[in-house]
Amino acid sequence: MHDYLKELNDNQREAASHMEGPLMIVAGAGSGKTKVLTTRIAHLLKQGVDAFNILALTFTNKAAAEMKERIEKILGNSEARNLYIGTFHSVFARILRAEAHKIGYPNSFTIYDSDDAKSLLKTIIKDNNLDDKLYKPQYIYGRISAAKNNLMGPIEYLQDKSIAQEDARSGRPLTGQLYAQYAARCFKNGAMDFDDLLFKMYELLVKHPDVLAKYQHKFRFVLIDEYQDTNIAQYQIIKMLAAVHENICVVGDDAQSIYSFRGATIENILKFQKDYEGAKVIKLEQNYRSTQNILNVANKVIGLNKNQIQKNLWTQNDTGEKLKLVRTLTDNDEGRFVADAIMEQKLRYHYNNKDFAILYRTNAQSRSFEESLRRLNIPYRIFGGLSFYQRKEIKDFIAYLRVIANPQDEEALKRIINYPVRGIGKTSIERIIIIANETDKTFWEVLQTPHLAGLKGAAAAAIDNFVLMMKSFQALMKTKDAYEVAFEVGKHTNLVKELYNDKSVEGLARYENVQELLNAIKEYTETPDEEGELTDKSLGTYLQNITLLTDADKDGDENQDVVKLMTIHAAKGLEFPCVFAVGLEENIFPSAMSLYDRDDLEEERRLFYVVITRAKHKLWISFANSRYRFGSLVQNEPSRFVDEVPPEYMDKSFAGLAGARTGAIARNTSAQQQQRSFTPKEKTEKVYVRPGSKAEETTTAREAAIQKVKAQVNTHIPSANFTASDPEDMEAGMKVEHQKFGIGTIMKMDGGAHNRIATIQFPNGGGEKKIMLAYAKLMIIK
DNA sequence: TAAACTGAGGTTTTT
DNA sequence: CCTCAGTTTA
Repeated sequence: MHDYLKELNDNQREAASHMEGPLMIVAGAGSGKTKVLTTRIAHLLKQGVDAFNILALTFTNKAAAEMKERIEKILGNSEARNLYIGTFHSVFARILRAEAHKIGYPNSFTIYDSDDAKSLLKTIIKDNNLDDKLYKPQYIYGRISAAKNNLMGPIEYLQDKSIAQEDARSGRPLTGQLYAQYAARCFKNGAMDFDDLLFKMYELLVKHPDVLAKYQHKFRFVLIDEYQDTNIAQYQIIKMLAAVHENICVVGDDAQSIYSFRGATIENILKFQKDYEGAKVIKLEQNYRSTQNILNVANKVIGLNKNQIQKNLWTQNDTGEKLKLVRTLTDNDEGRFVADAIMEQKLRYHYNNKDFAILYRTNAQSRSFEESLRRLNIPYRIFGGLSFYQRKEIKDFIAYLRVIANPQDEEALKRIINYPVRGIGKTSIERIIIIANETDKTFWEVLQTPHLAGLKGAAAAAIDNFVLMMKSFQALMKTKDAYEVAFEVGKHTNLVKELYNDKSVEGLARYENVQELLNAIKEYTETPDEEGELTDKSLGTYLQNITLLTDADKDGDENQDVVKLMTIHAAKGLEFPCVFAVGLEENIFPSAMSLYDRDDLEEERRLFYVVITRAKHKLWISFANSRYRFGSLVQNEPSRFVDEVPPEYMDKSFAGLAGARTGAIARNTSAQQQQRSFTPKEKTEKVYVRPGSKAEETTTAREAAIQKVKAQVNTHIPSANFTASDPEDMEAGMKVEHQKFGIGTIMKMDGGAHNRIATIQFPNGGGEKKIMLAYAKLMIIK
């Protein structure tokens, strides 16, 4: 093995070879931060530190996986698998799982994602007869989340005068009550939300000194990545864990702090030296990533912020090209420009698709780029947005698994108790809820004895059957792994069958997704675990893992040759040869929410700094005069950040006034005509990959096919001479036209004289449909 | 009971 | 513009 320390510059080497004592590394963008961190861990291992005694916390699973991989590469062995390395949330979830009973939770507690949390809040708000227009679940969730991130439980929240005032002033004086009920309900359900993973971890360590001592001694060395993005809860936990050995190493860059909306506070990095007296501070200021032009712009921009640690980021790289400023008329033109530019760059400079990233402020901006890339057959992939696990059919299936692992989970239970329909109706469920509340039992407990809830006959029998089935799954879980349980669930609940029988386009996609889920579970159970402890493949562990997975973490196949689309937040820590920073307009970037507060605005500027420093060679900055928002055209001024780029580093030849013959604008009309006549190409092998669909070719091709069909559904235009025919005349075998579904063939007829139902196969309109002839208008085609 | 219709509301950013 | 929840509808 070569000498890994030789590859570092002086400062990097000093940081990487530091052994005992607190250390803060202030690492500018592109200064080799990850390299230092991984080298340091490798070095510690080389020096004889046991991997089991090292804790490394990151913000994304991806970052954790990458670090692990790089450490293994340096070491040339697989010792890295024993490191405790992962996101704050996943590492704490693991510890909480092991210690759950100490704080009254089942060890297979459920993790609620924000959708789960919000829907629970919604029911609580309704239970309290409050107006959910005022008490918006989203808003309440935000308040609760902020409280937890500041380590404030319901009791403290209710006692806090200034918070009470705030809530009163906003017209929501009962927020604290809702928080208390929400917390109680989560506890009863055996569930923790994302913030609880931090909050409960803190509680665990505070209330159980023995547990604290155990982990303090276990983790002799603690390393924290992206320290500028830690919040109060994370800060306190780290502080406690590192208190004995004080071998704490934090890496961060105040200029890249962009998560204050999640409770992150830049204070943590600023006060590190006060927290740990005699802490060593090393600055990494040489940038290895970007050209001089890009870096100059970045430095100038960030220099406009008031709050910051002084740094002087420099590089030995080439001067490089100037930034290109692009102005277009509309958001669609912006999309077209970018796709064209990518095409041109590929042809002229032999770039690959994967060398390009399109980075935007909000997820909703992706649409125009998707369309334009698709039109040019440029493969792309969107990171973020709706994840696979947020799809309805997946949530349904997972709800079964959740109930099996944790029958206390009332939310999941309510979701599946009558899906697929099994004759447990609304009234029965309401009864059970009332009894559960009265007797202070869980929903599941009441289900055991339906007759005590006043249910009898068919309803009680249906419940008995359901309970029996779920119990058999639970028994299965004791001996079988996650996949085997899931397989049985799919088989016995008719879930899969139901979707299989649904031959509509959407049904087909849903069926595919569930198959995909089963495959994923199988893959999970078959992959050898990397963690040191808790290496079980049980359902409980599986469920906790997937809830913490983000879309960006999946398919970490870096080498997929696709253009990448994501938010700037999601791009942090990544780099790309060519970057398009798009949508540089007031109200978008900076966001409309941040225009009236200095700190918020500075955070937006840091975000601008982040996007600039993602680029290695080339950077485009674009904005549109007007764009569609909620269906109507809105005009935005160019972003103030555009003016902050020094003109000498910027090429404005694409930013001519409207009407100038810049590429994008001149092409405007003809491109629109193309759009109208555009039909998807037949051979869509590996063209574009939508998020969550899993990047498999088959799925992709299928999605393309589905979209094609969908397009036809939406575009079917009724014949000019369309007149509804008399249902009496219709019989099986006839061809008929439907105004929306197009032409189809009647497969069979059912129903009585006045209630005739035709089963019709629409080849282009979404497969088989049952249509009641008394209501639908159909025309017989001769 | 399920499909079809209606209106409202939604866009920061993420574990 | 699009999605979702809630309501209508025969």
